Amino acid sequence: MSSSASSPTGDDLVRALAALANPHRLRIVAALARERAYVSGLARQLGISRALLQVHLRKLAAAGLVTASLELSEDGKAMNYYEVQPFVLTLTPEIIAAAAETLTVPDSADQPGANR
Amino acid sequence: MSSSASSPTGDDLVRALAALANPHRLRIVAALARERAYVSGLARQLGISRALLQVHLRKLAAAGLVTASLELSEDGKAMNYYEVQPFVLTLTPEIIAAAAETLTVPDSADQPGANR
DNA sequence: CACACCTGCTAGCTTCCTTTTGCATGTGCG
DNA sequence: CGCACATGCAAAAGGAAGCTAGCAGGTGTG
Repeated sequence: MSSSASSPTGDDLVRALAALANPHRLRIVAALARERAYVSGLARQLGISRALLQVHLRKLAAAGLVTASLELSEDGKAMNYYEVQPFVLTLTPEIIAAAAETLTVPDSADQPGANR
Repeated sequence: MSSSASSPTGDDLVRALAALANPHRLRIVAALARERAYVSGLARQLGISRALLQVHLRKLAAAGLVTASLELSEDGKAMNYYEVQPFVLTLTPEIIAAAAETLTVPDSADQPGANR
């Protein structure tokens, strides 16, 4: 979930940026921005293998930038349709400064929810 | 050069996103957003080694997010001051779609050391 | 029933990123 | 002159990311 544009948490921000910082994933988002598509078709359209596309889609989905929905085509085939989430991410030094304070430290003990 | 918020080239965008998609570099930008700093002092402030900081600073500088300026302190020491560039990066599926079209393809005739 | 299309997963290789360690240089001060 | 502070770069190691190849399963049509 979450679609806060102005003040994402540091970890979320890193995840979203890492997800977008890749030519293939940029093209994937671009393709899905025009229209939703299913995995195999999208792979053909982009000229990459299904396995590779799936890895990238998973990363984009983990960042909440795209979502999947399993559907049945008219001829009974199971199709997994992906579509972009209408995110709006604005990046400035100030916004980054705010997000950086919520960054999880690479410490040994890491408790989501057990902090200030 | 660059710093256009609405329509960066695909390669520039990937470079900027990759530069920001890292907890350390996020903290570096955050620190520099408050005030400019020189390498050694910033390393102490962030609690990381100078060598590591320099690598990260170089990546940020390569993306055009920070700039360096060599100066002399009053006691004659050479200090390399870094400061953030006031960038404003807005990311939406549409903007990404536009940027994706300007992406450099991993075209042929370009594989240094690629042998199989 | 074989073929074409859809889905997913894993093993293994390669390449890049991150980080540490160490060296080399220059300046001011007691 | 040696210590403290500043700068830089390069080699090496560990880990994460990217990609391919291959396997397994499902449904509908000729």
